[in-house]
Amino acid sequence: MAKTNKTLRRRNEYQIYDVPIDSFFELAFSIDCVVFGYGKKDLQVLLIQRGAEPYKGLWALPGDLVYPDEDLDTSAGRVLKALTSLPDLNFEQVHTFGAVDRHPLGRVVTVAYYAIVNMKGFNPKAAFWADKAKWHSVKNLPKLAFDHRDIIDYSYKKLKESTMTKPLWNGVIEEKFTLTQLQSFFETVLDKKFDKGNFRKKIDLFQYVKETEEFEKDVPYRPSRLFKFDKKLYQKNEESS
Amino acid sequence: MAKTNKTLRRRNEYQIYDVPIDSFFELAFSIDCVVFGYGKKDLQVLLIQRGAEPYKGLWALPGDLVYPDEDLDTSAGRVLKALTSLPDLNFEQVHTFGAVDRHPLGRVVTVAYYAIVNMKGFNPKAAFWADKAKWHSVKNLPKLAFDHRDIIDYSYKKLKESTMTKPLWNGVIEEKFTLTQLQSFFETVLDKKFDKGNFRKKIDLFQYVKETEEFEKDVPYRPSRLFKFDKKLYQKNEESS
DNA sequence: TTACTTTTTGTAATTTTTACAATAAGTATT
DNA sequence: AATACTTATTGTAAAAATTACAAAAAGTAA
Repeated sequence: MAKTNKTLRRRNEYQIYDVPIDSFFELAFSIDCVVFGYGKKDLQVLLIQRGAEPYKGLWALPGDLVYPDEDLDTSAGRVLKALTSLPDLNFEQVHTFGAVDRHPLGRVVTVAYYAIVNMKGFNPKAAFWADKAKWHSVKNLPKLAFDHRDIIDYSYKKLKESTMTKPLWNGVIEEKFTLTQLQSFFETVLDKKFDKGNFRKKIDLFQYVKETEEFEKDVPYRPSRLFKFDKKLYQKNEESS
Repeated sequence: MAKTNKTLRRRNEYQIYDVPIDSFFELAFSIDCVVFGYGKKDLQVLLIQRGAEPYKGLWALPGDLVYPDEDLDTSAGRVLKALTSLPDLNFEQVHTFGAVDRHPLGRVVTVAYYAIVNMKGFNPKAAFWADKAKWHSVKNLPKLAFDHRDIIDYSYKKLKESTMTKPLWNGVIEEKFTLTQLQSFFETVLDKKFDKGNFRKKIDLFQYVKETEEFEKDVPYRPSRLFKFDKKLYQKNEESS
């Protein structure tokens, strides 16, 4: 990014300052996505190995520059869709990272988003970035490019905070699920065991977890009743709060 | 912002796209500050009346473009200091607003911050923006420029969420305070009354609220013991969590 | 029929929250 | 000095929520 030494006296509503001409435009704007993978093991994070400098060879979060004609959230949705091929992913803005020196090649401010997906839904071979993308356990992350470690830490914290209050599991576990499956989701994300009975009492309070008349099949023990997410009821309760 | 029709084939780690040359730099980057004012009445918000188009005459949040050589948080700190003259204000990032059409003159992405101050510490006459800045009750906001109403709503929600878990009152109420004064802070911010006895029990759990050996003076009733914020203990507990 | 596994419901102890009352300690008034 | 008054401070009992643990139910497998 070229620098100029000419300065311009600028003024806004309440102060005057001197800055290099055009220097406000010497910056780029990106989004970075923390995609958490839910599966049988630890919670995972999807990382991409960088093929170019800076930080060549290190692992990094998938991200992209924001197009000039696209909303911030749209940009995150676009990258997530390209990565996961999942159309209706829920994602949420986490934080914006804007330290001057966070990118060695220039001023790049990045907005972090997170999402959580079921790893089973993935077919890495099908994606063009497959040979470069890999899941890593949140408990054992490699050395990361830029400030991406901070971004993950921040996102993981927010994910945990949201898990108790928002139905993040919707769209991640099966559409019709057993309470044991739901409990596993909570246990994996929060990295913590729950008592079976007490967990059910807590879920009872979530009115948007509705029982169905269906049951598990082909299990070598007593089949569990299946439950589902009541989207309408959830949205109604959200509005009134 | 001038547009060009030339396009450039860009490539990043995992996809290729065509964009107008330089168009990633056709954007500006700002911060906006939601300064909440604590006083005897409702919680207030500091707004500035716009003197120029767009939205001339409407009220807006104080904010500024981010300097190219300044961290995001530094930028917020600079604006807040210019506005409030308070050196060590606590402020927190809330959310980033990046809809394409949020600014009628071009693409401006803004990062929102909030802070809370004691209105008594203010001397509006002393500041150069005094004739344009005014406190407004959060319960009765005027018509606002841009998407600033959304920004305030978002910030107010976050302020409420943080009030129970963080000592936001530190630096806002007196350094040595009575528990009744602390309770008033909570009641004003959360817009909700608390039971005197029960509030004390809750505060008892906040180990960083430490009693002193001092008492109120010149009050026409039983003087209350004064308490203070134990910064060291708070920071120690923060680290271990 | 019995053993086994998991689901589902229940229960009693503990802790936390809530509503409300009693006491304490000062000032102001008679 | 005694009394009224105001707020601070402590206490207490009922209600609600959480926790640890157990029992019963409902299926499969031997």
